[in-house]
Amino acid sequence: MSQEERNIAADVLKAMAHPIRLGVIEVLANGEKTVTELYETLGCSQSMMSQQLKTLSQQKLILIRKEGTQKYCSLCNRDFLKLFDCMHSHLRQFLNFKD
Amino acid sequence: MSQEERNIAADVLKAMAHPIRLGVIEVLANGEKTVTELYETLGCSQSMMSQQLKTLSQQKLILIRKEGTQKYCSLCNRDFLKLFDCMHSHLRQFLNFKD
DNA sequence: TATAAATATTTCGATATTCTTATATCGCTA
DNA sequence: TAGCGATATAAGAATATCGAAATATTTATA
Repeated sequence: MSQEERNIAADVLKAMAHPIRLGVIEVLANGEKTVTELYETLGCSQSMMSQQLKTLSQQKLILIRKEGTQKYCSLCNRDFLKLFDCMHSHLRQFLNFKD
Repeated sequence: MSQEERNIAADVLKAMAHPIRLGVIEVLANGEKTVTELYETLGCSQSMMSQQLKTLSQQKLILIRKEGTQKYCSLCNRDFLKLFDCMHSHLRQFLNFKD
């Protein structure tokens, strides 16, 4: 990876590195969701969710399509879901988590 | 993933989300390295490297062993190297990078 | 014990993130 | 066109991160 690529990769990772944003990715693994569904599921304010979704879509982690008065969010890249597997085993192996 | 797990996972990701720290992980993929080797390879100051290594080891991403006056760093969890593959394809697919 | 090499810690100004509150916009339908 | 539901934006205080510079610590060895 070049210097430049590392800068960008760091930005992408930073966009994932937040509890709510991780939650969004996890929820979207099960398919497209509405903004309202997302913030109700994850238990945060509408405004908070809107901001976090912006961060995710700026890094092309999610795609937002408009339909009438609502917006539907989905994952751009299911590849990153592998992260959750790594993370799971990491948590268990290194950070004293039970299964 | 529980709320609590997402908090911790976010911290782990945050620890990776930095150009130098990503560089360290990438370099260590090729095997154990000295702190000096790392900061010379990655072109940053000794002090900067020391701080970044601390961040990485706090999240158990690297392991640091002492030998005489030097310290040797290695990856704790090669699983996370998968991230570079995802990232590579992400950069190419979504962010206009040539190969 | 004095010195040098390797690494760590502290400090601090600059910048960025986080989260809340308030307000704005957009699109539908009565 | 007025009002409502869904979403976005703005503003700001609190907190965290970044990066440079200076200083400290540790260990081996002369």
